[in-house]
Amino acid sequence: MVLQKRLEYGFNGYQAPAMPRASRSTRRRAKFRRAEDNQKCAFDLLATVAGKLLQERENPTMSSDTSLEKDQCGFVKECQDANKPSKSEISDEGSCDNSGFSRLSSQTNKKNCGLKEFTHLAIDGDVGIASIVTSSSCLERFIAEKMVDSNSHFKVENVTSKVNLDFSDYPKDSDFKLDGDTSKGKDELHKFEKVPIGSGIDMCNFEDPLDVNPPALISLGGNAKLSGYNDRIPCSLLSKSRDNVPVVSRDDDENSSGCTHPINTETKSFRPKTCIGKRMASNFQKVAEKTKNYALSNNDGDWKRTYLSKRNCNKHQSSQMNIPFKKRKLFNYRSVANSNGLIRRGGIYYSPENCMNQDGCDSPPGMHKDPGMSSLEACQHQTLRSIGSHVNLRIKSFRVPELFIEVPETATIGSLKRTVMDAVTAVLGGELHIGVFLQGKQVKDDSKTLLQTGISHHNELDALGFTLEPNSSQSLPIVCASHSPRPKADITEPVISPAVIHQRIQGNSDMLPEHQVTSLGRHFESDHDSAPSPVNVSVDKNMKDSKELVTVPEMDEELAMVPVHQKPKRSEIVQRRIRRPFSVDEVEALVQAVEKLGTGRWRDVKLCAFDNANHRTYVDLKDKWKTLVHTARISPQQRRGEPVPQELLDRVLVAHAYWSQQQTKSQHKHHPETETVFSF
DNA sequence: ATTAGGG
DNA sequence: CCCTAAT
Repeated sequence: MVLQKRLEYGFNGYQAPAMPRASRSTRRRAKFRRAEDNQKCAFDLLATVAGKLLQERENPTMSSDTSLEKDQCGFVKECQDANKPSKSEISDEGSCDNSGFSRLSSQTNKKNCGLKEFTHLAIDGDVGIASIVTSSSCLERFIAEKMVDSNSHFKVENVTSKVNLDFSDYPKDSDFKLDGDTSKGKDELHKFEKVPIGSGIDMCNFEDPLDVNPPALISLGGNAKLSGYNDRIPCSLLSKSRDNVPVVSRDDDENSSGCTHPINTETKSFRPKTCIGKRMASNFQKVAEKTKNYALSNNDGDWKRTYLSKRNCNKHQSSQMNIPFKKRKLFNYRSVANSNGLIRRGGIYYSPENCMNQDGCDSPPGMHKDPGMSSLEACQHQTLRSIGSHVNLRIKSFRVPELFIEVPETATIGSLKRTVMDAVTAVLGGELHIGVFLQGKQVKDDSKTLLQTGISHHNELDALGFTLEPNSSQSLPIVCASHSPRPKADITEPVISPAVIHQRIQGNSDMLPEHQVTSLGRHFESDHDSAPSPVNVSVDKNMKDSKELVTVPEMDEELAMVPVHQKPKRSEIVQRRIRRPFSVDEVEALVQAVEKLGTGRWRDVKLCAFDNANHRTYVDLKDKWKTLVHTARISPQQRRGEPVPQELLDRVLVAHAYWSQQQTKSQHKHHPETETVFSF
């Protein structure tokens, strides 16, 4: 009984980012590429959003402080005497950022706060863009509530936890990695150092870490200013040079060390803190300690070196997740990004650089807040603002398909890892689409304009949501993978596994990121390259101890929690093969073979056209032909999935008609009469 | 093992 | 794709 018992693991969402990397490495399948693109798209969007989120946090703080004075930049100065933790505390913490910042000025405490915030963001980023988004500011309600076990869960918690985190926790978290911020960070640091003690960096409320605006690490290219990390992301996305020439954010620069790496890297380390709160504090602490060293160096003023060191240190980690951020493009959301960025003022967007120039070093981070916009406003609404006829959207988070895995308690960790890997691959390996929800309803008509759909700048788009959804054509849902002794098992052992993910979340650096990455990439490759689907391969009849893994795409919680089918009456678990839609090329080959051989000779068709396609059985071919005939008979509007060229469908009908006729004739068998010659 | 057809 | 009956 015990043995039979299965464990279910729910993953609210994998960070999409990870997947892209794998696919990238693989690059063999167009499919993957598409998925990657889609994901990038989504990520870009997320990244864009991230900036806003930051701003959002910032705003809240500012708004909350009535007493605060805003300087030109909009930077809020708080009473330095703030009740917050004494700087000593911070310094004691020894977190990297803390130490560095604290030294900058006596006021550093506040700065630290900012960093902390930053850290949070970073953490999220590490996990994935999506996570970042999630963590930032208020999580999507739905997501927040839903997340339980999954990474997402952590994200959500993070947000919450942020609020609750003790001041002490922050320092640790912060340590890490500014490196991700890349070189820019150093610049910023310098600036900070320059900042007068009294400069008003105090913004942070220790009590409410969330509100704090992280300063600078983030600085985008010259932004170094205090504008802090908030700007950072936006900048990268939006930043323009003085000439108004779009400036690629540092992300792009420096080998993408910018946002992408930084976030990633940092994320790992920090993330834990954010998410977990005290409980995880210990975990983070470790990270922090490691980081600490770096921080110290920062204090020395040798930010760069520190940065580099850290970078190296974290390199492994960061490498895991950087994919999505890379190649980030401004895309059409530039305006959005701008709005997100601190840069915008009074409805006018300033490029980071401009901001810097204008504000100078003294501008504290987060100061760039838009005067015209109330902090609350920014925070509260997804729709930040409309500029002109445009709608500015802020996507706080994406809903990611949940993944549920069921494995026997007796399953080995290694098998669990493989199972999860397969499940993840099944879900994310395919194309991802973005779903749009308005008022809780999915908007499916892509042809409608936002206005027609009810999305306009007049609205508060709180009800507007986005989801990441698997390609409809491939129902991932029940991908059951049983892993038995697979040949490649050994090799792929270190795949991205829940454990790994977990570690990531916690910021645990024990695991060698590189290893993970490598494994992941390899894994994907093998999975996708090998003709037989991983799942299929793994289906061994003698794998009693093997686990069954089921991935369920997004489903309602209620449903999701229901144990996925328990089937095996027999000792063997028969798993449904994964769905593998026929490509146009395959259809072409099939049609050609059938034209030549006729229907009813599926074995020959198989040998003729699919001899090397192990995953296509003659039954499959027969079924496909059946569906092809059906498809050819229905209207194009009714067809689903990858469109089959009409030309092929026409041939299908002709061939089908011909061979049906032949069959009929043969039955009559008496005299074949002169059949019409059917030439292909 | 194949084929045919319903699910 | 699966399942099954019939070859």
